[in-house]
Amino acid sequence: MKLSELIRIQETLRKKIEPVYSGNNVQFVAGCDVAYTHENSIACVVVMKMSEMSIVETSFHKEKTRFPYIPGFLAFREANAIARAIAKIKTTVDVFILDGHGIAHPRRMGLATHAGILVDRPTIGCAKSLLAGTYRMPGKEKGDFSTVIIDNEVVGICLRTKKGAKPVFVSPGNHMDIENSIKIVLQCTANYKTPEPLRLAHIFANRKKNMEA
DNA sequence: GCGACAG
DNA sequence: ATCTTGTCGC
Repeated sequence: MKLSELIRIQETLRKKIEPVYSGNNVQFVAGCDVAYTHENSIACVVVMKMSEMSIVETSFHKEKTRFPYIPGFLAFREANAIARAIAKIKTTVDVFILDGHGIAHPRRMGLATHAGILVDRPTIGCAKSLLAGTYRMPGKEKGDFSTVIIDNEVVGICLRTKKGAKPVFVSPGNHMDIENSIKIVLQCTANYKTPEPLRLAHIFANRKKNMEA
């Protein structure tokens, strides 16, 4: 498939973005991540109870990797596997946190946005580095943040989730807004810079990969 | 043309 | 992301 076609798909999906979180107070949060083998993609979803940060359910989905990693098109590589793993979850999850950007993307279609549209559920993107845009380094205290701007638009934030640790980039996916994104990410982050559900999904996906390998 | 570029 | 052990630093 040509890159120009993928861009057309992103521009079409972009029109479906719902920039508002109309859910209730978050009771269940989930982290989604993918680990790779030479030929397979292993997606993992970890659902946790927000109030106790305890695991309530996990799911996995393995499939052949059909798309390479191309900056700006990560969703075409991971979104399907993640959507399938999410489909196996029985718990009614309030919000899903994904490893990548939401609308902090050239066409506002980062992994979290794309996957959020596929499953039609609230999603937040939490990336370790910037894909596009500009920002100022935030303060060193937990909770300090600065805005990420693309095309003169605030699309997300650079957030310090842990004192002294490298900040993460948070942006709304689908059915989500910046304010709630910040609140939710900070709410499920304690001893590590990465939100607990996402941190565990990363560990579990890799554990699963190393077993069959 | 040059440099940047989530996982 | 993946290939990989110990090691420097708070």
